[in-house]
Amino acid sequence: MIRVLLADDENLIRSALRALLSLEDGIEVVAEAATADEALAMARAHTPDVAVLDLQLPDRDGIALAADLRRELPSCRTMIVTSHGRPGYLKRALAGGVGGFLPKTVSASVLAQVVRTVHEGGRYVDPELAAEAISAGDSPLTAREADVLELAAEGAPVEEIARRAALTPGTVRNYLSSAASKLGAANRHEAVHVARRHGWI
Amino acid sequence: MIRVLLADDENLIRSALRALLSLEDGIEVVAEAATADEALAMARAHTPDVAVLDLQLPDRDGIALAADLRRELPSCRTMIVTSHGRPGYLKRALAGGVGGFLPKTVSASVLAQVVRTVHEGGRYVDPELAAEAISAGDSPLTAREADVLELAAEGAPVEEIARRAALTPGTVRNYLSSAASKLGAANRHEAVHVARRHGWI
DNA sequence: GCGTGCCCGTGACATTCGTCATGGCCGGGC
DNA sequence: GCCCGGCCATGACGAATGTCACGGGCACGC
Repeated sequence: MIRVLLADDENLIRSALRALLSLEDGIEVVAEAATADEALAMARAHTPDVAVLDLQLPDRDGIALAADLRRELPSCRTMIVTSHGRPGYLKRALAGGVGGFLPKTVSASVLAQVVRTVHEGGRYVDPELAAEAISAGDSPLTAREADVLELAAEGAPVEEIARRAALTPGTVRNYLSSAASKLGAANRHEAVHVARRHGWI
Repeated sequence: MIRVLLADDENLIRSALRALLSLEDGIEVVAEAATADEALAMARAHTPDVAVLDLQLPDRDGIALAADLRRELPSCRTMIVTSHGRPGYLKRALAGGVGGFLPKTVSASVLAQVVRTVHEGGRYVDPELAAEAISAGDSPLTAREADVLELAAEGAPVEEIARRAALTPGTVRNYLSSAASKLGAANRHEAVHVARRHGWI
């Protein structure tokens, strides 16, 4: 019996997934959590074999949670399920030792199959997502450029970004400018969109 | 037996919901669809009693779909389930005759209960969402302001917005300016964020 | 009929933004 | 040791943007 931990902040989805997995032979959902902290606590208490994590949790993202789980419970394998299949996340997840990465568009049978694969130490990545990730490649942005672009995401003026990043307004504009040109965007706001789409910020 | 149509573009969620609802007494999922068009076709073929619709479908949103369904199949009641509980959508949905509006954070039992309530002609709105909607109030934007702001959402320059809206650049700037001031934003990009958060665009 | 609000436009102004050139400081690779 | 690339900054210029004042047309309610 594969013992599964489910972490998703959306109650409905979580219990629906539970219902779905419970129909499968050899799979048992032993714990549920709505937040990353809760998931960690549940994992300690129930020592699941596989943790199925939503990418976006209220307190931190599923990838960070997966890293925590690996540290605390090395025997527990992890997989990420998400609505937003951004390539950047996939890369981060794989680098962090996550065993599976699926969009929520896959069918139920695929989910169950991947739980089994991951449990056996295998890896599975949605082919479509993998293709996107390969074609998207690495972020061309430097760490600082990404920082600044992130702060620009809410439409704040340069002045405020500069304060929040502890930089001069001039420097901020330079970074934004170079980021936008690297991303092929006409201005920073378009750049934000491009970077978001690729999962680079 | 309440005959239910399920529309959600995420395969996993859809079949999970199906599994969940199938566990309930007196509820039967008779059709599933991944797009609005597909949902319409399925509704014609299966004449469900209640349609459970995701807010965001690939071709158009769940509220528009609900309106189509009401026109084509007046006997079929509709309810919306969503991850993004923006107040503006709730208002639009209710105005369009939708019987239920739920965030995906509710529990499974609530979902089933709401399906029953809606089937009997009742209405149900998540209390938290309702509170948000009331406090958020109506959009202060005029139709045109909202249009223009929408076009500005992707970071396009004024020039392009003007072309796409068949307006003069000057007029566009006036609209954006007044929209931003109404929303208490320092610039149009911040205004886009505010309007998005409230569900006004 | 008259005010009011939305629609659309013009023109002018100050501010912000995007771009470029330039320079110094660091750390890593050859 | 030297070059390169990332990091941070300055200054300056033109272009885009935000703001304001003002005008006309149109529909609506009173």
